[in-house]
Amino acid sequence: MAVTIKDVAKKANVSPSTVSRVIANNSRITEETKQRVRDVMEELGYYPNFQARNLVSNKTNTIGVVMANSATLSFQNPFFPEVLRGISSVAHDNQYGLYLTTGANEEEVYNEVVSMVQGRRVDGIILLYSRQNDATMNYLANSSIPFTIVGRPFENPDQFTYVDNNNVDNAKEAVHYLIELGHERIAFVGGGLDYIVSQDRLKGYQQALADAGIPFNEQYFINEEETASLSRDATLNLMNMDQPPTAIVTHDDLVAYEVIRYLEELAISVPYDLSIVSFNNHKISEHLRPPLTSVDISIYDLGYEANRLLINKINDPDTEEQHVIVPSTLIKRGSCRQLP
Amino acid sequence: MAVTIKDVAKKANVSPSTVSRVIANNSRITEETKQRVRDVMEELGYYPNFQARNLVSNKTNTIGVVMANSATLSFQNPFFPEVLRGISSVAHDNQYGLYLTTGANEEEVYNEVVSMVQGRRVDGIILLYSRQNDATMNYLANSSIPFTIVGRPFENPDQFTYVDNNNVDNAKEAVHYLIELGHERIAFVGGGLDYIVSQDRLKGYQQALADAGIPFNEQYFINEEETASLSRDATLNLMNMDQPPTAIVTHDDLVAYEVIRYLEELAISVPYDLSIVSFNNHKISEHLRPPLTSVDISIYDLGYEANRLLINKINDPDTEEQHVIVPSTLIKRGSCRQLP
DNA sequence: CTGAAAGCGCTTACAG
DNA sequence: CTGAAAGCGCTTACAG
Repeated sequence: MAVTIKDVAKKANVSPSTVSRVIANNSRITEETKQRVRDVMEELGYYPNFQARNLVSNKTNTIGVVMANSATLSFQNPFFPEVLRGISSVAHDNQYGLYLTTGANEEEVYNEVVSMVQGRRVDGIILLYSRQNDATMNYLANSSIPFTIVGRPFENPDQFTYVDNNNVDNAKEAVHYLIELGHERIAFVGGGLDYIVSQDRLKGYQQALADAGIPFNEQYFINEEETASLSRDATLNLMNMDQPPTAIVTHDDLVAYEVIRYLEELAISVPYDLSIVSFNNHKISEHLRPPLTSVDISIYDLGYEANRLLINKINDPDTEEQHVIVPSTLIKRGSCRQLP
Repeated sequence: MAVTIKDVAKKANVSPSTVSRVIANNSRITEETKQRVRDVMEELGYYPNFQARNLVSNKTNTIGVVMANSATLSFQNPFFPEVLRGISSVAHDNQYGLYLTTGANEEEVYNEVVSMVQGRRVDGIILLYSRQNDATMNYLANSSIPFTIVGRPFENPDQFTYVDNNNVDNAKEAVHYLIELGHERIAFVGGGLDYIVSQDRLKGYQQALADAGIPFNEQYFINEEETASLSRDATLNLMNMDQPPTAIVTHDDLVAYEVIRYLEELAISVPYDLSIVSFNNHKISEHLRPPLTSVDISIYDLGYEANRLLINKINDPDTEEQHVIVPSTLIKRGSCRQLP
């Protein structure tokens, strides 16, 4: 059996209560006693049993991290490790552990979240996505567990603590940039419209067009679902139009490079024949051909801030809901061209 | 307060013991009683408290996943999410949760692992790397907790349960392929030599050269540490040699594309002036220019098998140590050229 | 400043 | 087939 508090107590000639207080570094214990107990803990190789401690303190020092689902988006994309790195850093500094959902679809994730909340497995939750009519999020909103969202909630934002980019402005800036370069026929390949981030970017796209007096052409708008193979057909259809676009905005660098590849099959070259602006600025994108013009959304910071806000909330449940907007930057590289 | 087993017991007119047995689906309880208790559980929204259950059963149903460290390798690379996806799938099927280390360096990770093992936070551990003289691994080897390694252990492989590719053969095949294409001056840009995977690939590289009667030229061998900026200097030095290589083997697709980028600065074009074979076959590599010839190491399967073996070991601690070699495939694309 | 006691929410021999 | 009791390893009022 493992060394328990009792073993330490016996050997140090104190009561278990005292050992417990030494662990908690309670100020009412003499430095002398503390030292003696600590020596014994060291000698016996004592480590506190988390299960026991958690049970009585009703605290787990664990953060639950909820991904959309392991089968698709979250895992195919460098977004996930990078946001996790930000979360991880704050967790470690505050002595929290990380517990991940493993569900492969929406329903599995929902069940896991309910069970980890009700079963007191975690002290708080970070939801790595924001989606419309999401059962998991509705459950969390009605529970009393602290949670933060990476992404703007669909409604009642004042009632949630969340971290987000300004996706409307980001998309607007990207499209403005293309318009400045002389483009008017600008297509938009966005993610699934149940995600708020996709809705926001679509809105920014439309606003930028409106600002420039360019009518919104529905045929230029492609709502990419999570299937990986759609962008090929989408690309081909787009370029086969009577008035094909001269520029495309894509919602992720990986998608952009796929599109570029399909364009190549049509002998359309980026940036000479067509310009591309993307989102997420993956690390490798600066090294690839063409180097991608992409909006850097500070993924690490999204994770970092989400966990910082969450731990604040755990420590002080009465704190009001906070929103942090993480800055974004349009990184201009070689995938866009000024039209003559 | 949350609903406990006592609340359910009272309402269902049974003892807490009975409720506990219903949860465990103990066969000694009448179907009738079970149904009644279950109805009450549903009605009250009962969920078992994991902390309490874990404490008494000395089981957590949680797997600890240990990364090299969050600051470098593990997180910059698509390897991590993909191996996690494999782990996750098995975890979910077996009702296990996933607990991640958050340490940013070797020492932090070591302390976390000791604390999560001694503190009974996990039932078993997956070590996502294999390194020479690794304190964490030595600790695990001397503890009694079940663990599996992704990667071949440095010594006494029979005493460990692990999953690996045949990295010696993989490298040999990659180099053979280049030799077949007529290359003789073949450079090797490998990862840090404390990692067993790097050692194995170096060995395969050397064997392939030896098989073909090509002497090993130490200047063609670059041992890339984890700093991201090395490959630039490495590339430049390599190409400034009197006899620059005509082909390069790199240990990861991302590194390959960085190298390609630096070659471009020297007006050296792949595959026309220089051929490249890489490892890991990232999803996007088939779409990029040049499409990369790369060894697919079945990352998902590495994670899947590692967790499968681990859970076997947890369920049956006396099972003997097992080794699974996951198949690899050299995917030939456009980054290599036959020499005249 | 320290200890004895109660209790966190479960499980599991032991009785009956 | 079901219950009363003990106990998992801690923490924390309550005494002294």
